[in-house]
Amino acid sequence: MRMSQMFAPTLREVPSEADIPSHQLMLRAGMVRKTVSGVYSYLHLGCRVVRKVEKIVREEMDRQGAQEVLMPAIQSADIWRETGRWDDYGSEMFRLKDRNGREMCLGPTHEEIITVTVRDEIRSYRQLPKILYQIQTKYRDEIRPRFGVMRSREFIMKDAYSFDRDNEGLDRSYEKMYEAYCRVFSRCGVDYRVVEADAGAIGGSQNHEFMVVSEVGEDALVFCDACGYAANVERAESAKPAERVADTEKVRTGIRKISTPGMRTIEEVTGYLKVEPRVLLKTLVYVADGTPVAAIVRGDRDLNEAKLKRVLGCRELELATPEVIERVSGAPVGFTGPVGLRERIKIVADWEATVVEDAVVGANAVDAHLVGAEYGVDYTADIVADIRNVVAGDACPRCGAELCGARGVEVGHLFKLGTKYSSALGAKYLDEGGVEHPIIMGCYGIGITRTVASVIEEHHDDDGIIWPMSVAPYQAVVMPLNTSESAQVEAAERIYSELCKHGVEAVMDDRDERPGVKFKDADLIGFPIRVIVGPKHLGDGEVEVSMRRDGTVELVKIENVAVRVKEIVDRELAALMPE
RNA sequence: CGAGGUGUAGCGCAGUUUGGUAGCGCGCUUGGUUCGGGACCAAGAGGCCCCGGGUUCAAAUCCCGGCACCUCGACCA
Repeated sequence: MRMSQMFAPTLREVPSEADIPSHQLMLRAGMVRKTVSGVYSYLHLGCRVVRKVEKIVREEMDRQGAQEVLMPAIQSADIWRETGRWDDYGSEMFRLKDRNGREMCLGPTHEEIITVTVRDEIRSYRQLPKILYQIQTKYRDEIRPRFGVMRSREFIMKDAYSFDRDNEGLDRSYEKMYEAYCRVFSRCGVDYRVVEADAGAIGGSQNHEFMVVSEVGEDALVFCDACGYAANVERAESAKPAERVADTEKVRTGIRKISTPGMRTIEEVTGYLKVEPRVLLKTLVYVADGTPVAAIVRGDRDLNEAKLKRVLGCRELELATPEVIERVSGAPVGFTGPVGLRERIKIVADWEATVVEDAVVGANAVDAHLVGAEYGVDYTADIVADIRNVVAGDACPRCGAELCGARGVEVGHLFKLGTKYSSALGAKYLDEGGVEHPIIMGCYGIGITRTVASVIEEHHDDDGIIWPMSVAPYQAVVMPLNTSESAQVEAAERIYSELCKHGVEAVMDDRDERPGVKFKDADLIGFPIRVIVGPKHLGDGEVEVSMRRDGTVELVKIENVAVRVKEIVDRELAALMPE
């Protein structure tokens, strides 16, 4: 490819809409252009990188015996109604109608359609197991698209689905995908971690997320360096607090009501009473499937709605409106507490909250709190469970060591679905004894375009992108510094054609531009290897082979360049290959 | 959906307060000089000032109503 012909409009200035490095660089390097909010066109370079990542994913899926298919992006509402997700998915689904008024959607995911496809064809245990995958454009009408292709409304995803006759088979399929994912992300050159995650709306039991560690990540993670425990904070368990030792010597001050005029927030109350937030108990009123419940966590903690939802086993969970709070507590927002609620509602307490001595709680009365509240004496809970968010610094739930935190970008997710979809859609098989069973499923996603952004996020500097060899749009660029010097042009042309012959993916920067422009563009686009043909060494029959990553330069005889560059390419690719 | 912000040349922005010929830098075109880190000189092209109404002799500017985009929050395989 010749730079003079390439459709890669680079930008000198940073477009104002981008505020993370990967987004800025993808725009500046001419990889993508936005069409509408959250929807991007991939220009030549962006498309090359996407194809590289897809190729790696295909190789690793195929290596595990998965088979590629391609399902439609447009799906009928009918199958989504069968699993109940036509309603559950809500406004995040792009919905449309055909000319006959039939309801359709642009697929946000493909569990329904793959399950229906398999259900219609698979009858016998002899046809199992199967792992099918596709690389497809997905559509999700995100509330707030952001960070360029990191969170977009149209994006490319690899999704795989496994079909097994039993849980042992599912475990094997899951293992295969787990290994494939490790290999995929290693080959892409990203620093990834595998964490335990929340299953969310997709359902299912065990699941893992593959996260690329990054400060721009939208998920908070915790890790234990001592035992290897790693989890998304949505999911991370808190360590069970030490049992409270009954201190018989201690004289209880007893519970008493105090005036706290206008003090509603944790900061106001703790500031007014000169106490630590940790002795204050926050009582939050939620509405779970239409029924109000109270949830209690320590004042310095955040409630984890996913955990609360799981504990309650409810479908819908949202914070109660001020009217509901007033009705159940008898006081305005800010003074709710577990002692003396007006209405008898279910109380869920975080297990850590129940060991707080002499707690401060809302008095369920205007401008008043209670101090000296004791669990088991003054109030009790219907459920005591882990319902708070874990934070860095907490004790590891497995080994007790201190957890550390990081942020991550979710690039892959593995789910054990079980029979959720096969049961709903009637995907069954007959075993040896002629007995019918639902097929056991798993599903496995990789955000292709998000992975591209993550690679850039991890591999860039002030000048531009520093591609790992495996996903670089081109492996090398040949730069004659002055195109009016025929000797430079001739040498560069010879090198370029030899590189192509040796199978190196090369670009010839044949533009009549000043050297500075070529250097800047090469840095920005991030070709891993630059072959610089300039006046300094051409007289000796040599050119510079320079690495984008560290700027190292080696002088190479013109006739040896292709072989040398090919060596470097192969070496770098091998270094990224697992085993 | 809540709060805030921004829409002016391909990109980045000024001009809006106080209504009166639409500007700057980069990029683009042509010619010339230059050629190891985004050159210089000269001459050019390029605008529905987001859209629709209104006020006014006159609107990028004031008023009303939309739309789009961005940020924060709520939300979320």
